[in-house]
Amino acid sequence: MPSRHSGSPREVLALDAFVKLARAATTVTGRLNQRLQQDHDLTESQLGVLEALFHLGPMPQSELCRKILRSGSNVTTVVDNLERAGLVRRAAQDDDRRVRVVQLTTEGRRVIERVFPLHAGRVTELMGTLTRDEQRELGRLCRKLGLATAAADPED
Amino acid sequence: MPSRHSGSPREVLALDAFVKLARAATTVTGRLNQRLQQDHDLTESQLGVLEALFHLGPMPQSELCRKILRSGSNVTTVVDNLERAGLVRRAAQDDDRRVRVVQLTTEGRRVIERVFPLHAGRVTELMGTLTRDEQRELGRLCRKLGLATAAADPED
DNA sequence: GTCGGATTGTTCGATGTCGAAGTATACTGC
DNA sequence: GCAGTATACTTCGACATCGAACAATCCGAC
Repeated sequence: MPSRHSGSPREVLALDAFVKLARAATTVTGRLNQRLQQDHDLTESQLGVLEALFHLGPMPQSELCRKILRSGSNVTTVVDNLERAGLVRRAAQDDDRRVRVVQLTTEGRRVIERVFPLHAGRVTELMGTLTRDEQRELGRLCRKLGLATAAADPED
Repeated sequence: MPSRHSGSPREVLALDAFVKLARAATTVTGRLNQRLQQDHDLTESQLGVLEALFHLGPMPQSELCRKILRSGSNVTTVVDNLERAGLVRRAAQDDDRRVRVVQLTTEGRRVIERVFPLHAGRVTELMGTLTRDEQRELGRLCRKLGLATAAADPED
């Protein structure tokens, strides 16, 4: 027989909220990824990199890591694939030869200029099931939660 | 130079809320996964499967798919790894020979009984940066968003 | 009964993701 | 200037994840 598992009301509430958060994020990003792949042959990570370069200009991979919240080895992989697709280029930085500055190619810029507005439109459409006040409140709660979590255990 | 990109206020609000949602989910699950791996040598997906079996009892992979919101091929992979680790077993179902019923082994039950309370405690701790009312509101907003998104485009 | 379509699961290839280990380069104290 | 440490990136191995293509089985129409 399946197992009983009550837990304190505090735990039940926290688990319930967490599960809903995780599922909402999975569902929404899942649907966005689907369209991204079908319509533009891009993954979410690739879009994230192109978007960062588009809005903030060329930057070293180490900075990309911080912007997209991914590990260094992951950024290497994603940039590899974007480079193979001809959408970005790695350039040397004279004053520090460890650094590889990632920049959009002409083709990359063309792609992100076309895709970003469409993507933003889809996000807006999906989030539109919440009122503006609800979107603001969701943003506030997520920001509070995310910041506190990132700040927790800086020593581990 | 980096590109200008205003967008309507409605778009800005939606994108902002979405980015915060995605980042909060990434940050929280990232920290949980870290502990899960270090302390119990389990991935998030593996925990999800063990948890479902623990709370709901043995079930076919098709049902597991629906519970954890992942593709069929993914469930095959995760169950493969859990089976290799000796935590679950695949059994035949007499009345339908296509089906593989997944069930916990004794060892699997032992593991999830030990890990689940610790995991629940960590979730509660992290979510504790929000008040109870905030957790309830976050849950409500995420549920509303998730359900509407899942319901959108059932035909595609 | 049999055939065609649906459902269940697996396999395959591509990508993402991490952490650990390795390489190259920069920096700091002395 | 040299040694030791820190930083930037790559490589490697493991797992997750998807969709497409495939195999086995079931089921419904006839």
